[in-house]
Amino acid sequence: MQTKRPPLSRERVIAAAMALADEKGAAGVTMRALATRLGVEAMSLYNHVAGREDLLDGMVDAVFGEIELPVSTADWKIAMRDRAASSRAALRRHPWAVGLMDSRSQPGPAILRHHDAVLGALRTGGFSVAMAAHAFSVIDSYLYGFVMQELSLPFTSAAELDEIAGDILSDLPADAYPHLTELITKHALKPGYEYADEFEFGLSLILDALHPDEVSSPVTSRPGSRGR
Amino acid sequence: MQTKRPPLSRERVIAAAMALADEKGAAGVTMRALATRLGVEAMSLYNHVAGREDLLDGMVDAVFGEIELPVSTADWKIAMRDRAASSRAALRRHPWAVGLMDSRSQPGPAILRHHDAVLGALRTGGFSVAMAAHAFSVIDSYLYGFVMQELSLPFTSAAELDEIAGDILSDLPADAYPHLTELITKHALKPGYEYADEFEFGLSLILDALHPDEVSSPVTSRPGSRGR
DNA sequence: AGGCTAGACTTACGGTGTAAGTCCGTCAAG
DNA sequence: CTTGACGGACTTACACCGTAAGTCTAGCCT
Repeated sequence: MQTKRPPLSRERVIAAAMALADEKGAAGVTMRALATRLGVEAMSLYNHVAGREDLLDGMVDAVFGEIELPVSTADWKIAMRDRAASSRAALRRHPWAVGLMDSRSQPGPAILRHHDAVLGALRTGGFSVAMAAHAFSVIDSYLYGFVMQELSLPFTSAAELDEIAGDILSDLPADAYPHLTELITKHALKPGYEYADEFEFGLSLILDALHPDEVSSPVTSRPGSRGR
Repeated sequence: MQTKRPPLSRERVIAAAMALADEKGAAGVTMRALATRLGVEAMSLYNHVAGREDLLDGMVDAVFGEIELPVSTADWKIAMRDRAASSRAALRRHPWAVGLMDSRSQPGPAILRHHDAVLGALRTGGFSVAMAAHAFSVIDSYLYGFVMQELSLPFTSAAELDEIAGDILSDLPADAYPHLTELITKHALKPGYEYADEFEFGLSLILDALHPDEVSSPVTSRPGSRGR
């Protein structure tokens, strides 16, 4: 008479795997460790998941499922900004996701739904198909690239930065990388600096450089924003 | 009297690992397979490399070593464009590198040298320290993000795209992702379309939106390009 | 009541990174 | 020339990995 356990399912397996990855990192997600966490033996997982690769696919898709979809009614720029913030938050909540995104070629349903919604928001914002493709590519590339860099930094808080920067600077010869040391001493170590703030700069730069190229925008089109 | 083999060294080990990764992917780089390729036993590698993680660190750094450094004399925009092209080429030559970049927090000497050179090019192009940091962040984020997406696409050539797109479209219900199907049918399947071309659009968009914010640019400063 | 089946289980296999210890060729000092 | 040290390649061994294959049992449908 074991202590009643809820039935296994693909969703429960993936959810547990995500929690495990959040704690131990992607490498910590082994079939045995995951099974133990679920009070089960390793091979039982294979009744709900085709294998480790399929499991990782599911995890990535689930992360995309956490991103709130842009609504097509709002101003496209606000929609893109909200989506970027939501995406970045999700990817930071699950730092292993970025590393898993490459190497996984088959997009899951949440990813497709997400991409579709983004394209929709751009289209109703007045972007042609071609221009929407362009915009989508720049914004997403920037988003993923930024988070990737952000997550691979060896520090999280400004306090940690202080400490680590000191170590780095004392380690390497002071004049070997002059511009790098200049950046660290004269900029990054200034009180109030957070690399995270760079996100806003780049995002605004990109969004402000993008312009709808169709006149048919139905409701909330502000004149004077088109390039032609 | 064995068939003379050149002495092992960290460089030779890393070079062989890169060749192996190019052929079999990052997962194919096992200590035993690498040793076999070098005509040696697995444990011998540990005399030149601290462990697998150290090996991967070295590989990533070596990829950065392949990127040609921007020269500080040229026009900053051209320098950034050349560097972006060179970086993208290197990352496409070694597709495993992007996936290894996150999870590796200690930058190697080639990475530091590269970052320093980029900052230098921006500084002599008339960027303040703060603005150079901004520019560096946007450009690099876009660069890595784009390559990452590019490499995770399930196709390489336009011909493959045709084939795969057909499969995808027939797989999923036609009206489930309307904007996605619109994008594929009305844009991506048009003859001459290559996702790689999107790179140029985004890069130009970003570079054209960046402006030096210091007047002291010594030689090749074209007036009328500043934003203030 | 009987049988089917979904799903958890046990066992086993080849492969992984690497700790620990062995062994030998080279080379410098006496 | 002898000897000693030592760097570096080697063998062995271990714990852990993903998963193929087969077994067992509880619950449901007929």
